Amino acid sequence: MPQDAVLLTTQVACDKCPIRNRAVCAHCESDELAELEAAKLYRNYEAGQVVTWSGDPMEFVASVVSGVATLTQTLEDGRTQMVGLLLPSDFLGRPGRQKASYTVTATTDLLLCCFQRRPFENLLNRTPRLSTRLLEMTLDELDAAREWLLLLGRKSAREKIASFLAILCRREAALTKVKPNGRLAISLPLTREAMADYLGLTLETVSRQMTALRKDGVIEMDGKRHIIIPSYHLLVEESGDDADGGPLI
Amino acid sequence: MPQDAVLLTTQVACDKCPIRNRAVCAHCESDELAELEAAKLYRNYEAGQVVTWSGDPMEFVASVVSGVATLTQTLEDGRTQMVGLLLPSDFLGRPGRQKASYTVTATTDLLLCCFQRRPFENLLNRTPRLSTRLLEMTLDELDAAREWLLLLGRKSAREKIASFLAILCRREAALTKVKPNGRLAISLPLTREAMADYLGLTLETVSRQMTALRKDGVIEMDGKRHIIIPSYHLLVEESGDDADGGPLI
DNA sequence: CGCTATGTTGACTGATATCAAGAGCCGTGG
DNA sequence: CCACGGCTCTTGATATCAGTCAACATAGCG
Repeated sequence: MPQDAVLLTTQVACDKCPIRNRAVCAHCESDELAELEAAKLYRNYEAGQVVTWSGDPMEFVASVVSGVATLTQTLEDGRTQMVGLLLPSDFLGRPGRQKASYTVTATTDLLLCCFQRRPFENLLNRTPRLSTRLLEMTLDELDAAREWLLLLGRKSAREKIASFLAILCRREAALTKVKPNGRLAISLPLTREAMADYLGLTLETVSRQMTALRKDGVIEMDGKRHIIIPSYHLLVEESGDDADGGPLI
Repeated sequence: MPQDAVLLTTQVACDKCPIRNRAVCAHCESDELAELEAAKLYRNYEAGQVVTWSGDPMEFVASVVSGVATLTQTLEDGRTQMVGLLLPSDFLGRPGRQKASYTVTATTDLLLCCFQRRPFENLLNRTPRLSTRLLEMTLDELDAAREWLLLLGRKSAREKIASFLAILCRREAALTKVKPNGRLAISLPLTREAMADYLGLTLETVSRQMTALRKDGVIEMDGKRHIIIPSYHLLVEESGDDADGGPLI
């Protein structure tokens, strides 16, 4: 049951924002940034809260400041598939569209930097640095979606899990700008069920394959949600991918 | 084995182009169109020809004028998944990227309206009507990719086939601006194997499910590549989708 | 200290893949 | 004109991977 988001009175200034150089505003200059700064509004969601239901009116677009959100689609009999995983700096919403096409859920505590849709669309139309960045981000998302198609269409359950973990490693590397090599640790922002919805599997299969990868020494587990990767290279080999799993940044 | 495309000397003028109001140039005005007109170069590919291999340098971007092209990705052991199906008016290539990320293949005879990448990027930077349209098209492709994720992750083989045929119906409707209702016919631009690559199945399963849908009266076949849909509504019911299969335009 | 979420494991089932054979179609060339 | 070879497609028999159903374990929380 969706509850209203908490509206924070204290907002971080744009020039001190942790996602300043990766979000949709990344290329903006000081005057443009000032305009965004004046229009922005932080919203906080608790883990498990629904941000919007598919089909509901969507009066704002937003950047993920911290936390994780998912986009999901559902068939008439309830089968659900995740179609988007939004991490810090990712953009939420589609300019020009008034209704949400997907159900958006906070899977961890989530902080969004929101803009009223209409004013943002206006700004987008007269700010090339904003629209160019949004195009770039959308093209990146399309590439990610196409990698995801390959995963869903052709990979085994074991390869799916390994690929997913490798993707998380790369996303973390992109954010911290540390190239993954040797031993590294990631925390899973998703339940087994959410992982299953990402990977087109059941939660039982996810659990079994995680156990198998652990027994084979590909991963180590420190609790259910904290994974240690002894060798990133080995993980990528298990993912079935052609090259080295794509660019690390 | 890729052969050089045939370069046509006779090019259709932009204002008589069949994809004029749907392609990336759709919103351009006469002066912008003149600039595109001067820069464009038609290329012709025969059915089966490879347009670019994944990883090869890509010196042009293009609009599909007529025919069908596919984007495919491959795992190290040869499993392949289609990740894009380009129909007339669709855009090929990514501005800002010099190497092709996917293997592009003409599955029918194919006519491309090509632009050298660098000049096109320059034009894109100083022509909002061009960049806005490209953003719009990219967002549409992302939506289509997300619908595809649901198909690959959660649908049965039978539902996948029905969904694919419904998608083709809708694309045809979008192009001819005729709303699909009652009896309608489509021609399959793909072999059974290419359909399998689209749907994450084997060609044998595609064949079996086509036969099953035929025996159940959901489709009729006039040769292998010409399908008659007695009832679009029934087809959508077989696709497993929630609503009516999304907007028809 | 139960209660509910989440996660693991086991036994069994079933949908789709795999392997294999053959049919239909088309272009080529004797 | 017909025979041949190469595709594409269909159909059948069998194997296998992941799903389903069920029981239990663990952890966080009121």
